[in-house]
Amino acid sequence: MRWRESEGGVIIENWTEFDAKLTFECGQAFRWEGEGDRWVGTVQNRLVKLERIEGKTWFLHPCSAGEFEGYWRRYFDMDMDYANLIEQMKDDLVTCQVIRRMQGLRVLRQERFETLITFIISANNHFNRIKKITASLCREYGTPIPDSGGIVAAYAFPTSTQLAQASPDAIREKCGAGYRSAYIVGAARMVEEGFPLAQLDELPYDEALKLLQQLPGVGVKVANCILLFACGHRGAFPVDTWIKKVLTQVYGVPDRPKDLQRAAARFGPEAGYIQQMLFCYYRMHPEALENPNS
DNA sequence: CCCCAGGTTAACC
DNA sequence: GGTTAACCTGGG
Repeated sequence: MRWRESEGGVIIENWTEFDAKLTFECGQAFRWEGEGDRWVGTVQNRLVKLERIEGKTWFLHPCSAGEFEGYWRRYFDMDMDYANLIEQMKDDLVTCQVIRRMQGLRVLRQERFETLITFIISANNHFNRIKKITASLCREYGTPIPDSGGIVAAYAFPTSTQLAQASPDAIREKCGAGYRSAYIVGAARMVEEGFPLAQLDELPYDEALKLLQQLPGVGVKVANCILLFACGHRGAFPVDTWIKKVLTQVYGVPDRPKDLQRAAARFGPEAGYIQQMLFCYYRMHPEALENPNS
């Protein structure tokens, strides 16, 4: 991968291991829209576009060289060696097959507060409705983003201050977040009162996991999602309904919470990345659950 | 009408 | 300490 500044943006060349659709629609992010070669994301108080120029060359804009080095490089997880995942799992052919088929799926490093709230919303919910609730939450409580010449009105993700001041009933009515509304406000208030979101990256995994579960609406699964998608804990291993199916039906893991969580060990120090690929692959191809060797 | 969706919680044993 | 319903809401 090489990059250079150009006309208000950054051209990324030879970006191997990047598939926009897999990355933006695998269920880790809820604020990217688009298809094929043109995507628009609302990230960090601004609207950015990511467009494929050709092959493995992409144009990210608006974006300065400083912003690329200081933010986007990390956001897109560009320093991760994805090819090494296959090397690590070389003794497990079934897993290697899935990793190969999910080539280009990148684990994004997103904003901590946004990830906290969107994954509280994700509980017992569908991807499309999570997106819908998130969009209305931004529209109702987020700060408008001035979009130079665009037609779509965009909003920044609400800050903890903005959500802490909201009433759960209003969120329920305006955003359709249901019983999660009270969790959203409760978690935002704890962040306002000093919950150390920013320290989660540096804390040992076990401590960070325990700490996060003090927030309302955050259980083991959601806590692992936050650690994996926002805090750089690559071993964080969210166990959801799909991974449960995969582990029990494909890998023969006993259907008990402890056994399912411990199964992370078989996927190495970057188990979270492999979890995300398994999740995405089997959700796209549920029939493969019946024939693990196909 | 019932069931499920990238779960969490409170109440039980 | 593990197990069991209830839970907003929209779609199949």
